[in-house]
Amino acid sequence: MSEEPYKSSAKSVTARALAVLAAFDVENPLLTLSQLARRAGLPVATVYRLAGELEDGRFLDRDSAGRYGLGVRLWEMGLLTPVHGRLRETAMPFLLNLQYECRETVQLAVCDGTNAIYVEKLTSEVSVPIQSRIGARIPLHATGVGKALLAFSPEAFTDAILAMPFTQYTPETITDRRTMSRQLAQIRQRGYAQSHQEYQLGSTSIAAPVLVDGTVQAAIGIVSYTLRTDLTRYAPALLRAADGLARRLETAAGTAYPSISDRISGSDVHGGDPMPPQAS
Amino acid sequence: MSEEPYKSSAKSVTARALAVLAAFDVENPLLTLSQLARRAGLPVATVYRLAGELEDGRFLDRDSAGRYGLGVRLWEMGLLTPVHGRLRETAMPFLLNLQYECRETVQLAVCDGTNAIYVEKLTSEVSVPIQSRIGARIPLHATGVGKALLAFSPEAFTDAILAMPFTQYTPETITDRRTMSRQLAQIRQRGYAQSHQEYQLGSTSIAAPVLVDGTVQAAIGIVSYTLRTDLTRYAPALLRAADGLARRLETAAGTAYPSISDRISGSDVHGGDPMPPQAS
DNA sequence: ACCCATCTTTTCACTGAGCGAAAAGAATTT
DNA sequence: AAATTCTTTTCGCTCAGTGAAAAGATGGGT
Repeated sequence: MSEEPYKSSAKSVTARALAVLAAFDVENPLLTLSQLARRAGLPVATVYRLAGELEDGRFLDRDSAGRYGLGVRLWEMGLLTPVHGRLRETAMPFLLNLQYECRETVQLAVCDGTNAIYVEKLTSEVSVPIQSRIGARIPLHATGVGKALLAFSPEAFTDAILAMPFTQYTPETITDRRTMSRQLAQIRQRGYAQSHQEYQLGSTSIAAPVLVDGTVQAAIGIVSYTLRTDLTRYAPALLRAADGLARRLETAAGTAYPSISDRISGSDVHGGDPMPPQAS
Repeated sequence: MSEEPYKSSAKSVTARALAVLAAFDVENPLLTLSQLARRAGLPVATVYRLAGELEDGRFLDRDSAGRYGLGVRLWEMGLLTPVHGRLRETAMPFLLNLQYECRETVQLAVCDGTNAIYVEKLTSEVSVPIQSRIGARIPLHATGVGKALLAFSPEAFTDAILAMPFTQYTPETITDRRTMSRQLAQIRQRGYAQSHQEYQLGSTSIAAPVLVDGTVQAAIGIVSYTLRTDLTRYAPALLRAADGLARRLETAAGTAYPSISDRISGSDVHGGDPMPPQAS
């Protein structure tokens, strides 16, 4: 059918191999050889060979029908990544506790490039519609966790973000940088951020930064439906969780991991980044 | 012709690139270029180039010190993997609920090759020592989830596993295949498996299979310290969770993912990863 | 049953992409 | 300042990787 993503002008062998892996996304977790080839923008024979090798290393797995899917190995490696291996792992107990206390959706996010990424999201209700997947990139200016991250980022970074245009997601989205600037100051003062239907109509959130040695490493947030409860009553619990995590991370800092965002360069606001830019 | 001992230059470019990624593990999540080269068994210059490309695609990230670590991209891809994207995602609410009910450690595992893999593990207590990481490979014969998976696997598979020698982890580990065979029958009858200090002294577990259309897709388990409580009292809740998940998976089967284990071929008993059975 | 379309797998001769020794450049340590 | 260990760049040779094409599967429509 209509399959035609972006064309990866893969030139090196490695780039080609990576392009094959990059051909998968949320909507297409399983692909046949030819689909794969098409999406990767490479000749079938080439993909056949590459995919074969990737499969050997379990970077790709095939189902009974012969379709390809990203392999277990990839998943296992994801677990070794700083975001998971250090952050999520240590954060989990705190998140669970928090979720236990307030029984609302609890989330953990970090900053990467000019976006925030959901690292974890706990929703107990069996029936809630998938709001934002784990791994999803969300704007820094329109969500609780986003603003919490932004407010406590180094000034240079905050300024850089403020200098960019703010996409408007709902009528409530803050698009004026002066307003935003004022809000950030308020957030810094209060210690936590709030967001009311600024990203998605009908949902409110409250979020606090995880400050490790003075720098924001992540943000913890609680999300709920606008009318349900006043989330501010969870502020103490939220701050306790965030601080608890922060102290934990400080302790285990010996095994320091790289901080994800250092470069504003990489991914652009929102959406999927196929492959970051590259000079020659 | 005599060849140089361990000079494995019979590798394809792709294999080399993958070797670079594979150089990381739990103990070494961060490596300098030279360490990386050494661990991958490749010349520095080569790794330099490959790592450069991998970094461009964010398959590798570097920290401020220039050390390499597995990149965010890898993590994001792991999320698209069947184990996570389909299983973990749908299972999470059930696991959370279960954990909420019993306040014990709850885990989700699948079968891969001749091992089980922990896909998720929920521990609320902030201070528990790391027992088994998510992603860890554990034996099928010595744990609750393992036995639950084994008991409900196709006969051919069970037989194949029973034909292999059982590593003894504790004095309680079942090593005799007749005993095991009998237990498996019992498990099938009762609907859930139990394990008492068979893998790790001091901990008991109870586990139930997640049967989707008659085949085991996963197992949910509850683990606790031996003396704390009688876990069987959680059996109803456990079975409810397992069945609930199973039904959920059946519903969403439209977007069928490949079942992970099909081949016993792949990883050998206990896989290549060094795995401390008893944390020291 | 047939044909036609689309899929996967294998082959093979050509060639430029990737290799890695080596040297230059940084950054530490002695 | 010399020694050591790390990172980055260069460059000519060669063989690994390429992709068109053909052969082999598979499937589904009539």
